[in-house]
Amino acid sequence: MPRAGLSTQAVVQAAVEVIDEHGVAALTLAAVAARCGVAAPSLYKHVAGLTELKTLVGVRVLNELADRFADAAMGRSGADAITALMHAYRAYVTAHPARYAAMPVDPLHQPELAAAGIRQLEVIQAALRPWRLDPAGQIQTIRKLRVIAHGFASLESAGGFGLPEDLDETYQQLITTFLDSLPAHP
Amino acid sequence: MPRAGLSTQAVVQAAVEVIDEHGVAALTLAAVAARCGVAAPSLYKHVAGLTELKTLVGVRVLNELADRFADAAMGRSGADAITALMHAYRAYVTAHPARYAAMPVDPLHQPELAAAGIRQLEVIQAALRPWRLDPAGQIQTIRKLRVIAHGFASLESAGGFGLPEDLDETYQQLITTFLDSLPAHP
DNA sequence: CGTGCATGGCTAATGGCAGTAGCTTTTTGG
DNA sequence: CCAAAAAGCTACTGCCATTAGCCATGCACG
Repeated sequence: MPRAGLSTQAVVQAAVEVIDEHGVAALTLAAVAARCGVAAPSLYKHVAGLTELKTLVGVRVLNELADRFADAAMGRSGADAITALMHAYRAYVTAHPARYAAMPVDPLHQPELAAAGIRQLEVIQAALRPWRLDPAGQIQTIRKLRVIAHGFASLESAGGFGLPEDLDETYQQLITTFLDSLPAHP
Repeated sequence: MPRAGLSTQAVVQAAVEVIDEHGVAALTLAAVAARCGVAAPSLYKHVAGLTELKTLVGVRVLNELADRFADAAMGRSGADAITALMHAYRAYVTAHPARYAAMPVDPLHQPELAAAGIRQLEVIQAALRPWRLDPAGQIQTIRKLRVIAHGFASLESAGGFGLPEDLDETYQQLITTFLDSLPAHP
């Protein structure tokens, strides 16, 4: 019996593939084990259980999105940067709709996820810097941005819009509305 | 062995209670049966299986929300009606956070849910009537309203906002921003 | 009043899944 | 070369959904 040469990250990778192919509800240790060519109990050598695996997938997804954010914001500022962030958000979700459903919405409440959540936050904060918002205003603004990006993304990825028609236009209008709601900046 | 006197609606009611108390992930035929004081297989006399039960719960939740919408919109019009709808949406979700997670986001794609989904839609359409939007504009507008209401509600009900502080203010700003994005109306 | 039959409940059994225990083989480090 | 950690495995338990088939209930009608 040769060794499969697994690792925690390899198991997480297999889990993400299962989610991409069959949806987040199909994430099961049995399915991951099958994909890894291993018996289910063997996974416990790399992962504490299904709960931990889900957390690790959450971390992975949060970080992937943070990477996209960082890419999108790079070399831009002001409204341009915000627009790029919003489009990066949507692009990630449309590229991996099922994966998005595995992203925890409350990362700051779980220590294992907090770091990845904060990475996203920092990119957004940086993009908002030109507006010189006071701390309370910054919180409000980030919340509103999240509401719009997450609201649109979760509806789109779940097929919540009746017709796919003109969705680009809808999203663009939302971004514009959000930007218009910000105070003028230098 | 006396009869429990169940019915499909009684089973759905028990399912909703299980969700309210233990979250949507705890919705299991075993839990519903226990709450009904019945063995699990007996539920199949009233419900085709777990999948159908979930659908029926979805219908129930969609209709409850549509009722709240109708109440809120009654006797109001224009921006006042929209504001009332948005607050009714949030009030329902904060009153029953777990139940909201059981509400399907794509009701129009499943025949069993479509009627309940359309009820909601019609109330929103009526509230938007004063703006005399063309059909395309109406679709865009309803989408944006949904994005904001659902985005906020799903984040709030899932604990997605770091601090509960000033959430009323955040939501009010979103409503105002949305209303400002509409063309002036008579 | 009885009786028959649809209804609503039950127990038993199957198959899928997570998770645990304990064994065997591989790999690695000294 | 050998010992021990690491990475597999099989066997087992317990929970859940679902199916099959049995039995009591209670209503509808003679």
